[in-house]
Amino acid sequence: MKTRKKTLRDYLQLKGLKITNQREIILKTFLDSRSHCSTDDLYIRLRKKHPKIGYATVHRTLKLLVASGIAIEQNFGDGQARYEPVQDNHHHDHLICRECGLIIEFEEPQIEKLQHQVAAAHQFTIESHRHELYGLCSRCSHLK
Amino acid sequence: MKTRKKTLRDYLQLKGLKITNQREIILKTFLDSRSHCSTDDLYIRLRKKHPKIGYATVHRTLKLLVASGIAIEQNFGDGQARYEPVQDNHHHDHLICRECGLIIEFEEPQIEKLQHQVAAAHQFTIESHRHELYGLCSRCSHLK
DNA sequence: AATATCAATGATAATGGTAATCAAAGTCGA
DNA sequence: TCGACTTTGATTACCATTATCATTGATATT
Repeated sequence: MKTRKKTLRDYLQLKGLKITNQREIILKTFLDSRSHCSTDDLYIRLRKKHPKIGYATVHRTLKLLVASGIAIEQNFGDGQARYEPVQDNHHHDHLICRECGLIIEFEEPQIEKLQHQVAAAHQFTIESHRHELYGLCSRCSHLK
Repeated sequence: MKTRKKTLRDYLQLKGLKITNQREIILKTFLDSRSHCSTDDLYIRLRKKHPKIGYATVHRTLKLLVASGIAIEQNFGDGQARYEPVQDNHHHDHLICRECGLIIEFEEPQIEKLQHQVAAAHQFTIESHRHELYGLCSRCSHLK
């Protein structure tokens, strides 16, 4: 299986871009971090071992990871983009707790199927979708 | 049936807020506008007949309409909030064309039902949700 | 290995949507 | 009508994101 490091290198080469230490460090740190991290999250984490890497580079590299198909960008309405590694053949959507911020992933093939039926009925070609359920997680709803 | 003007008045009274001309004008103009309008859209529209109303007031009043249950806020990923009147017992989601910006509404009770099953499986209490399908509308996919 | 070319970096400033501030004006109960 | 309190509108502040630009770095060519 092709590593994601290789995927990034191939993408950079294809586009005539350069393989740099920063890009590889950011990729590695991104993959090691918990999912759904924001640019800030990643920047703060990187700063511990690599204080020379600038915020702008982290931001640009995250966009690059999205462009190369390694990551996807999410937005859960708190005003900052979040990124997560793409898992092949493992699409999922999210339950988001408004109280504690907990993010639970879910998969529901039947919903996906119905989505395609809806799109077909409108002669609409789906490129991507987002489906998020907001509310209270089990713990927070008991605390109320 | 209670008009939305009455709904707003009741809400304001309940909260100890004031009924003002601006708020009623903004409500009326909002309801008369095409759906899914942004703060800018509404401000520009208002300026024609009511050039004295400030941007901040439009912004604040839209938030107020959301708080009073008259409108809901949507965000389709273009970096600006959009608002639409709540239609009782008529929840819907959206198909959004990335090319021309067309927004199509859809309803799919089966999806709603499956959502609730997913939430229940995680002991999660749904307060709201968003479900958007992004891609190309019929016209734009033919033009490509 | 040295060089030339072009992209990347990092610090900083610009941008754009949203929200806070505050003096002046308006609302509404007493 | 008066007074307490809210709203308004202009402006500024905020914050995430994006652009700018001089310097540094990567890579192909010699």
